[in-house]
Amino acid sequence: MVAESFRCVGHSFFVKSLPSAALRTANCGRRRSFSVSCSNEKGNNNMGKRSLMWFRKGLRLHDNPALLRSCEGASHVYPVFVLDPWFLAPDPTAPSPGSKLVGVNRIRFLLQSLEDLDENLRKHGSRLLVLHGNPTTVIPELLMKWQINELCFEFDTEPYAQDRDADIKKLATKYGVEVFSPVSHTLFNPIDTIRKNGGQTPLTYQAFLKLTGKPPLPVTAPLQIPSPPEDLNDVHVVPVPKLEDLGYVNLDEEFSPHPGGETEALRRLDKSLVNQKWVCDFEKPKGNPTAFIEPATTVLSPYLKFGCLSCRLFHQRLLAVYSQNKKHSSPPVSLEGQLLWREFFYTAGYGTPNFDRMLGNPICKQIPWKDDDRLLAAWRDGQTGYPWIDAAMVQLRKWGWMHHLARHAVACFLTRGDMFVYWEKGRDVFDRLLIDSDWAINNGNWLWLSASAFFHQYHRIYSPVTFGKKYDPDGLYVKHFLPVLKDMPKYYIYEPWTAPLAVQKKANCIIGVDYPRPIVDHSIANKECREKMGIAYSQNRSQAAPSVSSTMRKRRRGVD
DNA sequence: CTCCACGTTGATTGG
DNA sequence: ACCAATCAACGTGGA
Ligand SMILES: Cc1cc2nc3c(=O)[nH]c(=O)nc-3n(C[C@H](O)[C@H](O)[C@H](O)COP(=O)(O)OP(=O)(O)OC[C@H]3O[C@@H](n4cnc5c(N)ncnc54)[C@H](O)[C@@H]3O)c2cc1C
Repeated sequence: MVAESFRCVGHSFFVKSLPSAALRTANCGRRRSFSVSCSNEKGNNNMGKRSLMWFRKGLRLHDNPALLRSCEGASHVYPVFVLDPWFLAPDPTAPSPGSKLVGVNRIRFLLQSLEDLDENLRKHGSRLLVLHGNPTTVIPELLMKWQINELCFEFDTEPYAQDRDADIKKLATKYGVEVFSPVSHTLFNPIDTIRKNGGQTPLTYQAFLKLTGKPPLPVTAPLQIPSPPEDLNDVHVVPVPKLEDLGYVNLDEEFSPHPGGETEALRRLDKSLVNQKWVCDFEKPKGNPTAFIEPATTVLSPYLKFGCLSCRLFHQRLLAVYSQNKKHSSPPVSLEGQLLWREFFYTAGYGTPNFDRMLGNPICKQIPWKDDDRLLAAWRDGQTGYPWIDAAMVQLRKWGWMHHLARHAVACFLTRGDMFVYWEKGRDVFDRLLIDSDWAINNGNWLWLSASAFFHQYHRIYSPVTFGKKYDPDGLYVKHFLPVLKDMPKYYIYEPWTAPLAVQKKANCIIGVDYPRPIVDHSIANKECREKMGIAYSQNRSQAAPSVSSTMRKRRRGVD
């Protein structure tokens, strides 16, 4: 069972409409009493409850209502993280280091975040209990072994998490364990937003904006965290592993410069907001995607993804900056607007069936994309022959992060711009390699970029040559991520195949040998793509369920 | 029903 | 360096 509202005892903060994975299932909306007949007796001599704080995302102590609740009146809090080999086991056959599903940069980011979480818990007299296994089996076992009274975890709207959490909630309830699952990963609960809109999922940003009010304030961190007992009843917990412990060795490639963890997240938040003029002038579309020493945006995305940073804290601090300044930019282009884009896609993702697929997705244009593994592999591996595209894809592989507009450029290139390959294939590559990869945001943006939903001006195509060039005419970004081109004169850097052979020789980079020729001719490919999009769109128009009146009209016309 | 303004982030050309 | 006009032109949603 889940509370629908929750007052944070000992604080003046009131967190509205907390949770509820449970709202999707039976008994929606019916307020339920909390009194549960516990099969698990409370601790010795009514000492207080034993609670299990299950960390998944939300890897932080600040603004963590689930953690706060787990501490209230507890004799012992068991802070748990379960490392699932399904996501973490090395896959030597994968195209780049990592598991089948997760690149090594995100695995490293996770481990660093766990290490930091453990350190912060220790500062509060507790520690992180790390286990290996499938959470769906591990968590219920722990509930039994530790005679847990209350299970606390952050509400998560991803389909994978919804299924997992529903299973675990069912078992917990069977064991008489109370479950508390508050909203703290997003500013708003998508369920509330959709309800506010009369049950319709808002599908434009402007419509979404109208539904948002003031988000709840963050809750304070717990002052002290009752430690887990020494005796863990034979449960095997491990220290936070290192990458090598998980089997990742001989990693010599340049890796992500962004370390994980709440401490780093808060530091980066401070750093991002200290220049108030920068914050107030922020206009997303004007950012420079080729800036990589000092990126043009905050790079807070991986911290938001793992919940090392609370979006509510970010939002609160942002509004504090705005309030101290006369003028500031506004959504959609402002920094606040970026946080609201995140909310928008979380809401759309929650309310749309099959959001992560073309088939069966009611908002997704049905387009006959190609299933071309050769093109896909070239794109994934930074071998398209277009340096701007390839450099961005190498940045993705090496750093796990790219500027938003670089994501635009490569996503457009793979799909509607040049290659006409399934957006879902590109989504999978991003999902594996991004350190900020996020189900709702990633899918939402791929739908956008492929002009499958939200955005439909498919004739607006990024040039794989001039788009990068206009930001970085010297090609410093390209030269950094594609060192093979480092001696190519800047005049040819975006189109090295046009360099005379003598120039190629002098630059130690023969096109077709050291660096590939363009895999498609953009001037031809973009026209073909446009044409295919036009045909697909018109077929979607005629296949869209015709309204009764338009059917009548057609009939009448036929009779006439 | 029709009409029309609007949409975070195009490219090119000309001033 | 920056801006505006032009091109070609989509679907959505509110009036
Ligand atoms: C094809 C494609 C795939 C993407 N996949 C992801 C993803 O898996 N995870 C992810 O976090 N972002 C994704 N984005 C959105 C965006 O590119 C990143 O959020 C942003 O570049 C992260 O950098 P930042 O933190 O410096 O952003 P900032 O501009 O500093 O924005 C602050 C925060 O706002 C949120 N935000 C910013 N832009 C968007 C957006 N367009 N949509 C939703 N939320 C946004 C992010 O949480 C971000 O951290 C994707 C974009 C594209 C085009």
